[in-house]
Amino acid sequence: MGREAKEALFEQFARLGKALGSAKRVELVDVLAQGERSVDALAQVTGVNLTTVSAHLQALRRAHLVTTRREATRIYYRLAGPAVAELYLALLRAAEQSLPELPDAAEAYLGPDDVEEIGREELWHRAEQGTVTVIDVRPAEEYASGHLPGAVSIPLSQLADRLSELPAGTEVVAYCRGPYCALSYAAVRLLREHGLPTRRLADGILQWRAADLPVE
Amino acid sequence: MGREAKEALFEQFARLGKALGSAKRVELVDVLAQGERSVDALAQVTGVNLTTVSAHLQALRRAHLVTTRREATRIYYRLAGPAVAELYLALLRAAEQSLPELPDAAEAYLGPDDVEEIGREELWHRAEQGTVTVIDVRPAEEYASGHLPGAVSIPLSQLADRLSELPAGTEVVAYCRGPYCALSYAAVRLLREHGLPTRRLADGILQWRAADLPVE
DNA sequence: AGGATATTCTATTTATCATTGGAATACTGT
DNA sequence: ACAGTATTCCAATGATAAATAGAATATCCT
Repeated sequence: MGREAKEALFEQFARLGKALGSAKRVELVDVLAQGERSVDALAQVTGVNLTTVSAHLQALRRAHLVTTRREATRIYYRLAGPAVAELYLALLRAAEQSLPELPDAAEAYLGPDDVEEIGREELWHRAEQGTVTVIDVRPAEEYASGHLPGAVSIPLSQLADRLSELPAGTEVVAYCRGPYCALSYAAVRLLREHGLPTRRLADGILQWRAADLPVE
Repeated sequence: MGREAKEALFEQFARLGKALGSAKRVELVDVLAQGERSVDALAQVTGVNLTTVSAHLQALRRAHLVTTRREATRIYYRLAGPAVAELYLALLRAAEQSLPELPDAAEAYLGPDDVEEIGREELWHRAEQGTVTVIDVRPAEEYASGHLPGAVSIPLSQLADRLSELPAGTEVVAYCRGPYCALSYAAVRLLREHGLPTRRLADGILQWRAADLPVE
């Protein structure tokens, strides 16, 4: 019953906690949950110095939360397995349940809470009936690695130029990575300014997957 | 779309990671998942200096993973909510799935892998048929705050003296906190030395609860 | 082979965290 | 009010982590 053996065992679990103990690393996990990505793609999307991103990725790899694959001169990182995505989801849920500071931080990033939402089940039913147009506003790369059935890929950066592709009659639902992804918020605001009735999926592809709904 | 607002948002999630980034704090969460406990009870069970335990509990409280309740001069800590227990379970599962160093660390603490296990469902069925005696070898306090239906409380410390209470004919199953709790390992070894056919529940009360099986 | 590109390693500075003894605080029970 | 008990606060030390510039490595392409 060595105390040091016990400590060593719990230290193993703590390694994962430590790895998730930095905002930048959590952000990296958030992006990697969408699919694998190269180091400089991650540096771009997070706006962090390349060397710093590399250092954080090493930390995640030492904790075995991510693994790598080499392709030519690029190294692609991805989550080590489904349990890691579930750990991340559990982290989000725990924060939502317990952290009183979270709503303010979310509003400061996502903007005022003026965007109407739609739940998974309702969207699922309306999509089956064809009474709604679902758009995926993530970068095309993320759409390619898995998206909602029937969703159209219109990355946020192209949305303003592709308004004509949206049918006038039906309601539009935009979604992106998850509940704290700013892309769909911006998309909804943009479309509403153009007079299109739009809502956003309350959470994103990650939770959709976790709920065992189909993905293409 | 301030980068600093994004950083602040993810910093909120990272707070929970940071809080789980120390072996001692994970151990505290492990114990608290069984029910609320006072500061010095936690210091005793973990064998850590009282001041140090208090400091770690403050850290957990700042992350809102635990809350407190005062009763007379004692302060009782407990997990802030069910999402925290689920976060802890997700941490264990991710470690099991991804961490190659975990099996060795577990064996160093729990002893050689010579203890036969029984799954939740099998135990559930055999308990219904009454062909098995289920003993809860955790401290009586933890038994009191919730235990498997029909289980008898025999804390490990008393087990050697209460062997006569175990019926000779039926198989015995011992369980404790979870898959990494040493109590049931020790219990099984002790009973087997006395010739009683014994197995341990593969995981513990925490996973039993998470699987929505009944608890008394 | 040699230049180009992507990533990691090394080294340094700065900031944050862990541990713990001793003092301070908060509450109880007489 | 006061002595007793449980817990937290304070302060000091040592240890660990973060950020990043510059050098080194690995692979590709011609």
